[in-house]
Amino acid sequence: MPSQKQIARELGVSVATVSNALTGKGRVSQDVVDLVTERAAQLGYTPSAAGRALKTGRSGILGLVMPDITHPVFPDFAQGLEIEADARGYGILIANGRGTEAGQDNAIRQLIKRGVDGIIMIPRRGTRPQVPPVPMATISIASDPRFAVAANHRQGGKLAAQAILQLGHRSILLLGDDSHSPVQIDRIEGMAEALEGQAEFQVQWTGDHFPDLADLHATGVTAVLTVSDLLALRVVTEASQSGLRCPDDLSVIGFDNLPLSTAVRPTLSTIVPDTAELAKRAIAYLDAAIRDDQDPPAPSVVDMTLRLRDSTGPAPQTATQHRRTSP
Amino acid sequence: MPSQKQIARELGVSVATVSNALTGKGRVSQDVVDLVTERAAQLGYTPSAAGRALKTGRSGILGLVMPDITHPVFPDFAQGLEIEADARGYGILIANGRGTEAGQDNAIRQLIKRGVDGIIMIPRRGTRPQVPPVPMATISIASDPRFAVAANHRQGGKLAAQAILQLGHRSILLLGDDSHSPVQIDRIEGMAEALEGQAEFQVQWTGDHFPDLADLHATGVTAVLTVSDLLALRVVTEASQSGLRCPDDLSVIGFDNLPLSTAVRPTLSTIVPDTAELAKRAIAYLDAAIRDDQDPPAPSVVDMTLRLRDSTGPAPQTATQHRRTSP
DNA sequence: TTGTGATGATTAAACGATTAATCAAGGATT
DNA sequence: AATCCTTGATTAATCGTTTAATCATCACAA
Repeated sequence: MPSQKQIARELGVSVATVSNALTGKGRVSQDVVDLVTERAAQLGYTPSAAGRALKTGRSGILGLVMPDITHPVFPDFAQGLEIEADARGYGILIANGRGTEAGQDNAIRQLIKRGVDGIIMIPRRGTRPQVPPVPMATISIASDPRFAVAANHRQGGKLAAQAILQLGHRSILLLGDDSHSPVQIDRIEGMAEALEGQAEFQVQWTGDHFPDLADLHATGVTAVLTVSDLLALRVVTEASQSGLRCPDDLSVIGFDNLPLSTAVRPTLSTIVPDTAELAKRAIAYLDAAIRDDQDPPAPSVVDMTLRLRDSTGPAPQTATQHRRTSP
Repeated sequence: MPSQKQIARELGVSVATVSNALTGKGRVSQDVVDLVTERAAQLGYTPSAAGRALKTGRSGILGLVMPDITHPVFPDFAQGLEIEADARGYGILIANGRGTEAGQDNAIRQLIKRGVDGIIMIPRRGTRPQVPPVPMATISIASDPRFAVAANHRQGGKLAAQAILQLGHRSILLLGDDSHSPVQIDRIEGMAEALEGQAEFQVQWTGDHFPDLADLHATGVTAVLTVSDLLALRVVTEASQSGLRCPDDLSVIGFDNLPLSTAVRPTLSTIVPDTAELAKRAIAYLDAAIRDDQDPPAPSVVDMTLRLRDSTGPAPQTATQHRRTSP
């Protein structure tokens, strides 16, 4: 591998001059600058990351800790983070929390060992990750006191509820699959808040058994708001098996805009998190902390948007009547 | 940050002794070893990655280049690779090919700049990625001459076909959505090979329009083998909308065992790639190349397995009769 | 007593880049 | 003509770790 030393030797100048010429820092004549850059290009010179890191104390690498890399929302995240990090000259080293708190702390240690300049952390719920000796940006929920950036899950829930109200639905099922997940709780609470006083609604958490959609429909429920597209997929297909048509008999809204949401028929209406914006702010926050910026960006919350597709429609007249007439 | 120098100073020994004590390489008395390790632990000493990398010429970091990080099969891959890399003491730096050949080459350059010891490459189809100055392990298809590890897509296709034959189906649709994808072509060819002479079948590539399943069913088709779970999801739900029941009227098999395959009803039968094994071999291959191993592992192909779920069932008698009696 | 070996530690150099300090030489100023 | 400033380059030190080479001690054998 070519080094500054080699360029210096071949050109008969000192390494300091080569370094200055390439970084444009010291005082070097234009002639020498040209000579050096030309020779560097010829040799295919690439500055040694290790050498630079050793001297400057910066590796230019950020660590990313996620509780579970196989979760379907994370690819989008990772992509956004990679793009933003790259734009600021950072690379991203991934680590896997392996679903446990111990694994999460171990991931942090590994990243520190590798000399990362900072850590982007998506904490496993209910854990208090150890504080690393480098800046950390936590992507979490707004109620988490340590968050640097958060998606506005409550607002997303509201959005879903408002959309379904606008379509005339007045009896609604709110469906989650993990009653301990703060994210799901926020989403459900947002829905409930918007629905309060506007419609009848009930909350269910699917554990062992899935709610009987036909029963619910018989009692007048015309819409199901779920906390994820996977759950929405389950509802849509389960409904179909029970002979309910979607959206004619049942409207469904999911969360996260997963790839499956456009593959399923009907396509899924969903609440989409602005992962690009989340990534942008997380990286900006972390970069500011690393550079010891005077006024770093404050923790912020990013709103979600509604994407209406084919799984939602106007409330059926029949169902509403049925509800009114049934005991 | 504590360094060997600091430990040495506090203990009144030389840095070389500290280094030797910590790595167990030179000649150091047991007493001193104990002293040094104890003090190192006290101070929370972590060896500087930059210093070590500079001296040894190894960063302990592998680069991962993927054509599109948002593709649903990649989380699984990334997870497997991270686990295997970690087991061998490597970290993984992600790079994004951004879907273009230029982006792919740029990703390689970025990784080189960051000093990776080797690169794991999942090439964008039809591209010839530039050769980096470090070892590279290519995860591709068996017909790709540069592959280090490949999933056996043909065999996977065969598996699907054999399963569907065993269930009595004799008129089958093979469905892809990208006729230029070598992976999809391999899968379809595998299916066709197993079906040849055993059953009637036709291949269709969904472009603008999706095949009319009701029509096909009317002509006797009782099973659809697809090249991906996303496509299978489309088939299952589209069929349901056409009034066909799955698996009673139509059996469906997908590929890749995506998370959605257990969320949809009926759950999807699918061909599952052994991503853990693929990752293991890719890392082993790369590690051997980096360590300049004498007899490195040869390029190898990893078989897939069949996972039968609820989207497949015996061929319907009615449909078969229908086909026999129809003109 | 002298030489030999083993043991345990130190010295010093090296990896590659950066940067403060220094120096030489030429041009401009008084 | 003596001084000062500017320009363009070099020297040397430093970051933290590793490692070959060296050295000092002491034990033991001849």
